[in-house]
Amino acid sequence: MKLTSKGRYAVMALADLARFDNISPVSLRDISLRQGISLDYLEQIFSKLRKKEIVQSVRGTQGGYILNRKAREIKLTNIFDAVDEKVKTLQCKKESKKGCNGKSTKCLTHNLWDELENHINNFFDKKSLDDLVKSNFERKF
Amino acid sequence: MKLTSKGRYAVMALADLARFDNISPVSLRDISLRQGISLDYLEQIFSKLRKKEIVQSVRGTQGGYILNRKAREIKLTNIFDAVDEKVKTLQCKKESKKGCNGKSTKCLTHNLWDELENHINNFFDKKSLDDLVKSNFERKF
DNA sequence: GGAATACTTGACTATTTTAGTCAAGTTTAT
DNA sequence: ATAAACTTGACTAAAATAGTCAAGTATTCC
Repeated sequence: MKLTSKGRYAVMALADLARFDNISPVSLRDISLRQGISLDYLEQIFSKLRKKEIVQSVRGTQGGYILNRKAREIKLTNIFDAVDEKVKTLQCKKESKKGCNGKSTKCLTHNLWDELENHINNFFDKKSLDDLVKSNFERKF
Repeated sequence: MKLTSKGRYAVMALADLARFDNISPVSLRDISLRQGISLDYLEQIFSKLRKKEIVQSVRGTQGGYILNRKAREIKLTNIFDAVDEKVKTLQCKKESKKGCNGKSTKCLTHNLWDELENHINNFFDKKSLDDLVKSNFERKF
């Protein structure tokens, strides 16, 4: 399974962004400073988020990024998808002779990983950016 | 998150083993052939499983491994633990200035990863080796 | 219109992890 | 005694990760 800091950073940055949504664009520089994430790395991440239409960029002075949809409508699944964090738990041995083709000759544990994958995706499908922000509402930044 | 083929192999091998439990020890060579896993790699994995008392070794000719507990009592959590597959989703930035110490100043997404971890562990805690074998009962090997 | 701010893109890389291999044993049944 | 099988530890090629670096382009504000 793949779930690394690129995904975490994306979620952290968007949670940060969501707090200012509808007020003004947030610059990556600000996010970088607040969340302690390298600016260059954030640029990579936001480039992907923009392509998947999760955020919009606002150019020029006082520019930055804003959410392209309501925080409530952005599920964590969408975010992970955008930055190529696949919640693929494990693929069965590729091209194995003994192997698993997913159809007639499933490997012993094939169904298990399928179930797990559903289990995890289910979790991410339910959580929205809004949920994150709300659960941190009382915090100081 | 870490969930790689070492964990998958461990589960596959033990599922294979579980089918012959109480009949006779199963040699790693047989498992290697049936499951298409390198013998040397299996040895590494079983060394860990033995140390965590999930399997017992039987030395000598006709030797091999047997389960140390009933298949029903071996949860997937136990297996992953044994082979060092941590279901640690993500740790928050280590020693960050802005960072998350897990206590007073939790990072924005800290609770999220906690929840996810529980969600996944919950899944693995419920699944036993026996469940796996049973759900594959009709298969030919 | 020019400076400053901020987004945009693409190439590059050190480090770490993964998934093994290789070598040299020890133990035990027959 | 010999072969089967477990046991241990060191080593490594390849891939993935987590970035950095460089060179832009676009826009706003003064």
